[in-house]
Amino acid sequence: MDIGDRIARRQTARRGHAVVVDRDQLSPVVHVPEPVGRGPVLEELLDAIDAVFDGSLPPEFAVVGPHGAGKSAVVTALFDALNDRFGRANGRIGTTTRAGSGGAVTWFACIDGRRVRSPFAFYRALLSVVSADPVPESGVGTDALRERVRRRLERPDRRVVVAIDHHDEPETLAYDAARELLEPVTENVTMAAVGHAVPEGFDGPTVTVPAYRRHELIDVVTERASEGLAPGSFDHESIRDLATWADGNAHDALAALFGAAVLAEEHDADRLDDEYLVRARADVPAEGIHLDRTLALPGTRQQVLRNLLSLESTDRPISEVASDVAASSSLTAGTIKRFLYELADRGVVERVPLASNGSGRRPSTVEPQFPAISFLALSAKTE
DNA sequence: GATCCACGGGAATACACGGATG
DNA sequence: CATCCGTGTATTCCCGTGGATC
Repeated sequence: MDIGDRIARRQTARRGHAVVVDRDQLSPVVHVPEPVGRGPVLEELLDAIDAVFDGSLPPEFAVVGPHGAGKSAVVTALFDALNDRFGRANGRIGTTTRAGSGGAVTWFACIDGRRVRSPFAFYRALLSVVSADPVPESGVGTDALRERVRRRLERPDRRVVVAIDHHDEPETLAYDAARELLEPVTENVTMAAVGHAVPEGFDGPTVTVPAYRRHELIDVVTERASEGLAPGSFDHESIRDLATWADGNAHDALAALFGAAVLAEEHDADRLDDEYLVRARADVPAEGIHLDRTLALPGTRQQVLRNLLSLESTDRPISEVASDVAASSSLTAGTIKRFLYELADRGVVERVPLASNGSGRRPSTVEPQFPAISFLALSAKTE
């Protein structure tokens, strides 16, 4: 962010009495380029890819850690920085490399398994990293796309490190599936697995990203709050409480902070009062899923979730809930019912059994398993 | 015209319960 | 008493269709 941006932010903040000056800084789904407090992990990752500095490919490796520990944040930040240095992505001449004097290139692609679920999408994501040309969205066959990637990586001095992020979540691109997709494309490739656990049978080097310790998480949240909120609109005691409550989970802490900011904004408040923090905290389910998983869903599913959240009471059978949602939607009740079952299957909502209503199989209802306030604020924007 | 992918309807299957049957 | 059966409901699964893109 340059000085002009900073000044503009303050100006905006002073015009109304806006609490939020930069939403992206607060958003739990936006990674910052310089992750706070993950120095040791960065060093370990640099060790894992050390061979790159000698101009060769590092061995396959894995990154594991609990929910909200910042795995994705640190890997994407590192890969972005490495790409600037070793990959001439998008035709830009990167800063000179120590090893790459002969024109050798190493690209670093971090594939988001939540958003890349088909072979077509996989090759598309990969191509957008290793090629400057525009990548087609459809209308071209998967075979053609794979061939383009293959030709691009044909030369022995072109290498690529491909990280599969979220490879072990429900409905995401599995690690083995990604390996099979890469096989016909190139041999100059190193894969890396980023997830909660190492893939089945994996025995390579593994970097563990531990949950944030309390003071580290305080730093993370304070940093975000300072960048994203108006000066003097929050107190540090609240931030410390928030970090303690989140118990090392940065996602939960940031989701609550963001939710509180959204509430304060809605009420035209000029401070992040405790009232908002308490409500926002209650809005983050204890064993919930990452907000980004809901935002990676197709538009219609997000629409259904938004409508679902606007219903007064949800402790009714799924079929009734589906009819209500259908009333304010262009989709039919049958389709919405199916969506709700799908979402329950992925853990986005949870099925809760209801009392039997006479004869037949017992009905169940659904409860959201994600931070609703943050979801509504972020999902609406993308439509 | 070819291609991918999301949509949407509905068929097929699973389950819960009460009552009939051996 | 244990098991089977019928009925009504919940849940899962499949596949043709059409929009968007090249």
